[in-house]
Amino acid sequence: MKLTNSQEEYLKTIYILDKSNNKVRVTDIAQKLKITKPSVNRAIKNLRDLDLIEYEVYGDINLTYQGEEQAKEIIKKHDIIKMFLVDILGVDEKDAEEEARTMKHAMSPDTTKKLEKYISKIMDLGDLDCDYDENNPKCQSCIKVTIKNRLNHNKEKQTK
Amino acid sequence: MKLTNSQEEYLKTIYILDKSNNKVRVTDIAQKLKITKPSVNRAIKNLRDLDLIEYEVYGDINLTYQGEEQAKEIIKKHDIIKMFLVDILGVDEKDAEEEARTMKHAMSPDTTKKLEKYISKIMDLGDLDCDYDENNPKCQSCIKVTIKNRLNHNKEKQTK
DNA sequence: GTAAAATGTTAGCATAAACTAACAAGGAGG
DNA sequence: CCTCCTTGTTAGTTTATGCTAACATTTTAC
Repeated sequence: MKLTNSQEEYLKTIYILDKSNNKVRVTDIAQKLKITKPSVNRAIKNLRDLDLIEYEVYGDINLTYQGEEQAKEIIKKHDIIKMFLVDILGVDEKDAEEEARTMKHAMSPDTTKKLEKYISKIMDLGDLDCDYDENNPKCQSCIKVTIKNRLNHNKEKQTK
Repeated sequence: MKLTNSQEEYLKTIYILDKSNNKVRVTDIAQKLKITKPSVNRAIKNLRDLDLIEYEVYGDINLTYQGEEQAKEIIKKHDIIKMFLVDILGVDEKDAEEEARTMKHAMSPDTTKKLEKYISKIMDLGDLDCDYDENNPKCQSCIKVTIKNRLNHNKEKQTK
């Protein structure tokens, strides 16, 4: 059963709050997501009906097993996309955070896995030690050099 | 002014119908988007209010200048994302089409441009002619080889 | 232990975008 | 030229998700 983007955001937020603080409150969720408490109130009832959280009126909010599993999936997906945007495309951290938030909902688990594998290959610069010469015109156009330059460029921007 | 994902889909569809057939009708849009005519009816009034199409009751539907410009932007963005999914990640054509549809709405023009540039570098395999040896273990882990293998792999899948 | 502050809830409104049912307008064939 | 089929429209419902206003409960502080 596919969650909406909004539901994913709630679940993600509840998980994060749960792991950082000890209790998850309506107010905390509202602050984090920058929405009002009544909106959160309705959303958590909704998630409870889906057996993703346990909760009763004026009571504590806790993720169920499935809720936690889903939350972890969602967060992982988000992080993979954000990493691609920031570390490979060089998108600004803040923008990437926001874009990943919506993009993750559009991306299937299968595509996410493919992206993850792709990133891990591209990012694994430690393995990039074949005999190339940066001054050789042929190597200038090699993907390896291209990527290395891009990553350096991104680093420069980040330290600025 | 930022359009919703739904509005973008309407605009895209109208543009495509306009360029293929001669007339754009409510029924055609409905069929293409697999929604009902009343839904289309409301949507086109909405787009008219935004000055993206020209239209009057029982009349023809035509894109305004701005509408056409926006439609082109939307389609370009969609195609860039789809290309990344299909040609670089190896996602199935049909899945990519669907995922790109939603992802495009989440992606800023800036990020899209970055992705476009990235793709054009990665895809430009003609430039990949530095002196590497596929049997050399060092080169096995080179990004260039990785990508070449991936692209071959995708081609194989497509011809199957 | 109670009053005030913080927190949570309910009820009802708004918007976006889909839907069905029912009706209106236009065009094509006899 | 009128009937019937296609096409378009209107009205009203549904779902998702935000909001405000008002109220209830819980916690905190004295």
